[in-house]
Amino acid sequence: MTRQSHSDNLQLTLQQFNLPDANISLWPNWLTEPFSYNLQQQLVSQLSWAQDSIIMFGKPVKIPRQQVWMGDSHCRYRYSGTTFIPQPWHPAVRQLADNLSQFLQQPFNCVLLNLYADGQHHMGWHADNEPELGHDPVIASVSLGAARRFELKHRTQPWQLTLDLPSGSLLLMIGQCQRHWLHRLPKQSRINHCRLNLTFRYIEAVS
DNA sequence: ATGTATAACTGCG
DNA sequence: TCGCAGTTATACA
Repeated sequence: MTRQSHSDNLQLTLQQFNLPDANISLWPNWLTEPFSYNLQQQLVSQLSWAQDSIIMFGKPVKIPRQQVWMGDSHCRYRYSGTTFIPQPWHPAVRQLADNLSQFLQQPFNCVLLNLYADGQHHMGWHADNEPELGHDPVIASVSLGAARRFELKHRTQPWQLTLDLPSGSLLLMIGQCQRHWLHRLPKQSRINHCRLNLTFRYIEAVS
């Protein structure tokens, strides 16, 4: 088993944040540290990481992180004018997706993997609101490696929430989170090792 | 058609 | 070190 359970004599704790228009859950120790470390090493070395460019205010800009888009073959993913075709499942990632689906009773058939080499790598304010994800998508985010700060802010109200995402943690965003809130992974200059994040999603196959 | 938002950067305080 | 303003042309509602 990859997940911690009572038999491991370690608590599987859950923190819940019932925000207006959003529901956030955090399991800080969803994976054991040895498992997280091994998985990170494996994925960093075995996947074809790319630092893609997006069109931002009319100009191509390299994103400040490396990415892999992975999942079932119908899961095309579009943002900023580019369509990404999924890479086939890596066995360890598929296993993780299956475990998550069972744990959360929720299907996942694709995942965006982001690799942040150090604290200079980051992601700006955004929502996971691509049309292919549906109206109120369930986003499950697994973190491996360096603990990073994660911030949420409401789109129209002065409400904000800051979380710490340690290695092996699972973050779940459900409800109207993507419609009414933005989130980001800010720069943290003092962090000098890498974090790998996997955000699992579900994209319906259309006829 | 027309309006709106933009997963990024830099330069300034 | 951090937050804010400006950027700019494309996409899509």
